Amino acid sequence: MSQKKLIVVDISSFIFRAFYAVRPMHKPDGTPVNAAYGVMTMLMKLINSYKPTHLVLARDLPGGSFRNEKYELYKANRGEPPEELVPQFSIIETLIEKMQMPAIAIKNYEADDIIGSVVTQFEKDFDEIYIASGDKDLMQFVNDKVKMLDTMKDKIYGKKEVFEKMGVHPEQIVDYLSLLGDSSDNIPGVKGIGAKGAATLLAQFPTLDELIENIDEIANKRARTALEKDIEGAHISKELVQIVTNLDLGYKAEELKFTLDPHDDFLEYLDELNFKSIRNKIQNSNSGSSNSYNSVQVNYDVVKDEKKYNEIISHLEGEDQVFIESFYAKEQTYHDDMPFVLGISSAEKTYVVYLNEIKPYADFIRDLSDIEDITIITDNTKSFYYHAKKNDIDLDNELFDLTQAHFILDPDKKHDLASICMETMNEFALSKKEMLKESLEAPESVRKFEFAMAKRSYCGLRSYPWLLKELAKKKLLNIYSEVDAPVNEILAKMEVEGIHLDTNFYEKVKKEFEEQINEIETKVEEVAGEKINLKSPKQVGALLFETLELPVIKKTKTGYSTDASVLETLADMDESEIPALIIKHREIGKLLSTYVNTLPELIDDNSVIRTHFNQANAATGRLSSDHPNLQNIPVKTENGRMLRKGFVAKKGYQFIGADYSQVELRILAHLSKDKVMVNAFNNDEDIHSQTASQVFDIDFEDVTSEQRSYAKAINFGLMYGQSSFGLSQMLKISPKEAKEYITQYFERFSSVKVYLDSLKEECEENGYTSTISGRKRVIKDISSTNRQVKAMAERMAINTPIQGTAADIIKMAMIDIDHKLTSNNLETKMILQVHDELIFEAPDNEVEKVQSIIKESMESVMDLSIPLRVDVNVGNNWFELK
DNA sequence: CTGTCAGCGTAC
DNA sequence: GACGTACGCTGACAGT
Repeated sequence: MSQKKLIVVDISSFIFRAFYAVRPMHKPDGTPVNAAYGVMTMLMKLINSYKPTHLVLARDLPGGSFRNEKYELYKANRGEPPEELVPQFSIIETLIEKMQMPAIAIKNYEADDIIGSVVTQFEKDFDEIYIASGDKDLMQFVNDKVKMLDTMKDKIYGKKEVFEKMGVHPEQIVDYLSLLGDSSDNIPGVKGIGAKGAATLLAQFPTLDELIENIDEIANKRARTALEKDIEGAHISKELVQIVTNLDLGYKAEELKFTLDPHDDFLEYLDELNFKSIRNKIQNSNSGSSNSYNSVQVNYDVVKDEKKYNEIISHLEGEDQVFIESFYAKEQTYHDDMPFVLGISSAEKTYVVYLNEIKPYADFIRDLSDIEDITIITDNTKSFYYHAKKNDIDLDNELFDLTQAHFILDPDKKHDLASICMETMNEFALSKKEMLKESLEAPESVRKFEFAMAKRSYCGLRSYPWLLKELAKKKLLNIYSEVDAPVNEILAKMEVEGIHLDTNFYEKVKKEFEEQINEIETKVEEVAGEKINLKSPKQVGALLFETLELPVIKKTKTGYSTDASVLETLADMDESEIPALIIKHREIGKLLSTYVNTLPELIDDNSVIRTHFNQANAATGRLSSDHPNLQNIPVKTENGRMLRKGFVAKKGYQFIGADYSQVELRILAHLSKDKVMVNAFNNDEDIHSQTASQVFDIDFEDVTSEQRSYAKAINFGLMYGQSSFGLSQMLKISPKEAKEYITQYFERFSSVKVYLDSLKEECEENGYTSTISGRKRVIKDISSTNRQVKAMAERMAINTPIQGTAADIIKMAMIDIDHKLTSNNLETKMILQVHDELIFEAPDNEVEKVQSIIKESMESVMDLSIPLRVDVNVGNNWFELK
């Protein structure tokens, strides 16, 4: 049933393109390897993106081809290969052998002839065939089944795309090139006919033969004369362009089957060449998405009664480890939901337990917690802790979180249990989403569901040792056990605690906002003369740029851009009052739909709202928050900030907010050791003013507020790898001016420049970047040959150590504070984390004491060469903090 | 009716 | 193309 997909690679053209595209690289002994590296990258990309089942490489052999006998000038303009490339041919040949890729080369014929023969002879054997080559000539083979791939541009040419690019259909390519010629191969073509002429001619008569036959009727006079004069050129060219399709290839279709086998011999050779990132890619792709997978036979019992349940519990008494999967009817809502079925797997046995027919979930957790010395392995320890804490169960067993461990190993991957099973054991298991699709009414559906449950549990248990070993091997065990695992337990407590919402307040705000929205809509209708939906960018675009004929400032993929910057520009022009009205509508509409209308729907019976904090989502190691997201409650505008008044402290309690001041810039100062920056922080100066005085070369006292805000933008942009173009957009200045500021900045803060560059280099060398505490992020695109992709990877390489270190710092502070609150028997609870800020709810009588504990702890949690500073505020609601 | 994408906007 | 990390809403549209 599986689709058979063949890729035919013109390896000779790959080699040349790779040589010129990849900057020079050398082995320690001086041998150049850039082309070999480029070829490997391109081949890996082909395999990973297109996942062929079969593959074959076509090669030229030295000594030319039969075409040289026909036309001695053929490819005569090709000189000797560059000196730096010559020694790489044998390296590439070795690589191909070690990868066990089928390769064909035939004396006297070119790679194109081999490709033509492969495609023609094997077409019937495959569902899809891709030709990876840059040679236009090969487009003649494109049809419904056969397509061309341009790996450099990542473009696929089917029939339609060929016509769009060349102006002729695939079956006309031979005749087209016969007319046009090809300067790179020294194919003459017809003198006086170019690309346009050739396409025009073939549009009138579809083939060269018909053109010559009807030469007098050719409409385009210039092209006709040219062809009349040089019919010979067309004939010679056609012979050279014609590709041979009946070569004896020496392979059967099935023999081209290919899977990338990362055996040691091959990996060792990659190490010898120092191709670390490619080695990583191979190991990852092989474990991540293999064409074939194991299929273990899992025996399991389905349990629906208490007697059998009790047997399981007593069985577990003698076990060291157990995997528990808790299946909730809905994803993402474990706060007020209970799992109705469990998957339980020990070394001996696997069970699928319909817990809802036996006892409450809390009782199950209690039973488990009574088993001594058993390690509980799950794919979500936080929800486990959540239910334990909510029901006052002392869960002091050791827990292990597969998801978190997997996240720490390579944060940009997917971390659901099904992916983990595939990666660690090469076993296929249904995802939760797929399991939810089973109706559980038909017996077959039930069987599938239960089997999936059993298999996920079985594999989950068995992936634990692998993950543990990997963590240790990559020196990431500390991040897991000292940082993320304890934080998960704290997050569970924060979620149990929640935060009170004043729904009456939101009721009032809702009324006010809705009135404003109505006013704006009425007014726009009056001015525009029609009723439109202001929430639709499409309709807004039509109104502004078609009805009102305002100038188009910016475009999106699909039409006019109507984002805030565009609307502001239009509003400033004073041509119409509509843009300003839309800005206001957007602001209020956003606040209504995302916050005012939504938050009150998410409270429980006691008006408590609980976010879910996720620790295995943001690749830098930051937390994220959803359902609802309490990390993006508005603060910038007055209307928005007001919404924070709705988050209120309980009676007799107050909120304490503690936020790190400039934590990311301080980390940058520490890491770069830049003297100017370090001094500024050590002297507790205003960092943005200090930056401004450096960039604008003026006294600190003379910095204007505008200059300070420019400097602030530079400081922030810096940490994101912002370009001068980006900065100019941000500040509404010319790119030239922006560039001057950046140049001046790096002149004054020279160590920052050196440091940022070193981050890129290091990342390219290792394939990952790290935070101060050793958290890693694999950045696979850092060696990409695609400039944009690489630039993006470099920005990640710059930002991740800074953002990630900040994330580590606040997590460590959370652990320390949690510990101090508990050991001092304090009632104060940590309730929110917003990246550089912690919010607590403290009984009135603890506020004073706890403030200093928090501040002291946050400021001393990591020892940097400059102080960390924390501002603390107290208030009755969130609005009153800062 | 449901799922997905584009565009936009909120936070740090 | 151009600023890193997130989440989530609405409209548009394709598929059921």
